[in-house]
Amino acid sequence: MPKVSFEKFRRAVLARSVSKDTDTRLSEIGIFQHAVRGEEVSLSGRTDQLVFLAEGSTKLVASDADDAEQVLAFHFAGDMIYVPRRNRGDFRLVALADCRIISFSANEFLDVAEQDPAVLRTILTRTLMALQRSRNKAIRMGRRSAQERIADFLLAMADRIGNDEGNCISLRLPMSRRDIGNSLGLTIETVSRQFTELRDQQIIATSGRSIVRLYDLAELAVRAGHTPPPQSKSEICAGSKNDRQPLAIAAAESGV
Amino acid sequence: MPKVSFEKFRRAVLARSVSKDTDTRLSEIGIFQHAVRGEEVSLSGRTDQLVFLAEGSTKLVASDADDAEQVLAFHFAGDMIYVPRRNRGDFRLVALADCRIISFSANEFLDVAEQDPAVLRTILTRTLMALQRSRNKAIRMGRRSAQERIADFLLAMADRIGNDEGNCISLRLPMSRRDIGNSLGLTIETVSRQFTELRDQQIIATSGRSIVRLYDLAELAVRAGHTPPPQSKSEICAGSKNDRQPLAIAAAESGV
DNA sequence: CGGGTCGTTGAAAAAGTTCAATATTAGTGG
DNA sequence: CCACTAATATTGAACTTTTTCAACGACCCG
Repeated sequence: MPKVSFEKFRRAVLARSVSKDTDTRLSEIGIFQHAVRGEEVSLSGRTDQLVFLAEGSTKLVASDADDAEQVLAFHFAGDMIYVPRRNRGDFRLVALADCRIISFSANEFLDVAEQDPAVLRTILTRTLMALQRSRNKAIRMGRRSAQERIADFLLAMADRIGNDEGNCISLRLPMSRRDIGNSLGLTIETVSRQFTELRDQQIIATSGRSIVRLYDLAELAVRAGHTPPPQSKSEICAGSKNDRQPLAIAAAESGV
Repeated sequence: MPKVSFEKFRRAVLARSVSKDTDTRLSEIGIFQHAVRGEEVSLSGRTDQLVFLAEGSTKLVASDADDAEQVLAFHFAGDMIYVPRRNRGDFRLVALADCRIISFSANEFLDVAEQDPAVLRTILTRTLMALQRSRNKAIRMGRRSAQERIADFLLAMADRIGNDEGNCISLRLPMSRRDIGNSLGLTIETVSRQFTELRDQQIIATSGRSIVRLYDLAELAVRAGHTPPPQSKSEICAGSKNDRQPLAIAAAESGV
């Protein structure tokens, strides 16, 4: 049994728990798995699942009639992911890179957690963050223009997996242009054209398929439609630059 | 203190709790309020809030730069709504009809609930449902065509506030066309044109601004892009009509 | 180093938005 | 109870954006 995964899970989720019993029981009902890049994570579709992503990255997709799949969320190491059971719709969790995961039946997990309110509360807090993130995605998709959606997407990714390199923030995006399009409700061509446009304007740079460097976060925020209306009140200006920050930290923390 | 509201709250949220103490403490930290149609519900923006909607209906909006507001969710009596504190973005809860609500500081609420895991679990379950609903909204918005979004919206509303009238399902929509547009990322004109089209095809009928009757749910589901690809497997057909049902029930139950 | 996937670019078509005018509704006061 | 008014909804036409279809180019893996 992969101790490494559970150790990460312990630190991320059980931190507040005092009960050794909870620890033991969760390690017993958890199912430890690997998934290789591109492969669907095989989960029981019979019950709602709670999945801890110890390593790697995934996308949660809703497959629809036709061929179109909607990407609901991307996840990274340390996230907890709620995957509804089959009859609530056709949801699939797909590995974007090789993954190590621990999956639980949501009910079994909660039955254990109910004996240990601190754990229950941690899960609730993470779920609220997930809700927050899902709402932010809804905001992103509500934006009419492709430019706004892409800019906001890049900022959201910067919050989650960006590396500060001084003059820029660099990202290694594990998802394809198609995934980005399916996540944002755009076609792959439109995504590509928006990247090109941002690249031509030196706001971003790309290298290879997956590396993106963001050179002008402020300008990206403008493109994303953030930033309050140009200094409606002067005192607001000082704080406005950091408006995303609190959310950024929250977003970097957790999942479900 | 409006006992009626708290009685509803008790039935909806505290049902599983055995502790009289929890009941008392929550009634002490809860703030009972009214809000009249069109008015913003005044909440403390200093901390995350949990709001129980005892009566009426609301929209949660994210106000953006410019004038555009994105509607994140609509809520109805019995829902619990998570409203993030101010610095996580500019979220406002607005009454679509006269409302009675109980608002709590999320942290205070959870501190009490942590003593009573059954309540904590109820909140978590509702939050998971809210997440589910938010994801469904993301799916809805991912659909490219306006027709699909509108059809899916109508089905979602039917699930939540539809009255079965034998040959049709009737809805009294508390929100304006503008709200619908802001929720779906469409303009008011596009919403109107889609309604007109569905009306011309006898799939729906409208009377006044807010009454909508759905005469052909199956056809609406097709327009929404639901329904598995036409009988790929014959055995699927029997069950397919009810695919939405489980979710419908879940959706009608709860909020956050 | 070659082949297949993935990404980029172009031109035409489709869909949605915008702007502007008109119609309907619901609420108000006579 | 009706007429009036303001707000909301509908319709039309020009315009903009995105999608679609098709071809080409680049990247990565074996």
